[in-house]
Amino acid sequence: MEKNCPFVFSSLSSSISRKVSDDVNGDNPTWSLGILKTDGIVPSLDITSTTSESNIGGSGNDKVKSGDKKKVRKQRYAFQTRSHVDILDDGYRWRKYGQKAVKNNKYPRSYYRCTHQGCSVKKQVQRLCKDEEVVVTTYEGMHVHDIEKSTDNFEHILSQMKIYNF
DNA sequence: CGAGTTTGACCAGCGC
DNA sequence: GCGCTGGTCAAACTCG
Repeated sequence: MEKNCPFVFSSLSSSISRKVSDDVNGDNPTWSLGILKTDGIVPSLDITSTTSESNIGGSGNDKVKSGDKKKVRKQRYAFQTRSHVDILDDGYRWRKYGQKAVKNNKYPRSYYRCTHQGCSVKKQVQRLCKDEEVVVTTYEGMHVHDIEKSTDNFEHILSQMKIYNF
């Protein structure tokens, strides 16, 4: 599994292995979480009436420079979390670089990039319109550095993590 | 003042 | 070809 989710497990395996006993107080969200898909396509997500690839993964492909017609799809990993907050505090530092309204969804989709130099990991965060507590976080790429801060919050997430292996 | 956010513009892919 | 949509850029803005 780790090799399927290197973006998180490579750097957080230590967090997983650590004993997590902290309570989640009122300031912290309660997470219920699962990995939905590991190949960048999340067909089971019913975020909008549109389906599969054009949905959570967007067009799915990276921007291809002119002249290169080949679509190279990076692996993407979608998390479905149940939380009152949008931002999953995973210990990395993220810079928001865009936000778009999504068709058939009253909640916008936010785009984040890892701010670590040389790290091009991106993530998208979107809340379901059907269930306002459900937040879908889609990671793209792999971190090339260690986690920048370990958070009790995310450790709690990991402790509750349910992994759906597709 | 630096880091991060907001937001409108721009571009490319896709379906009709 | 055209319009729609997703994804990104970048300038302006905010905040600590």
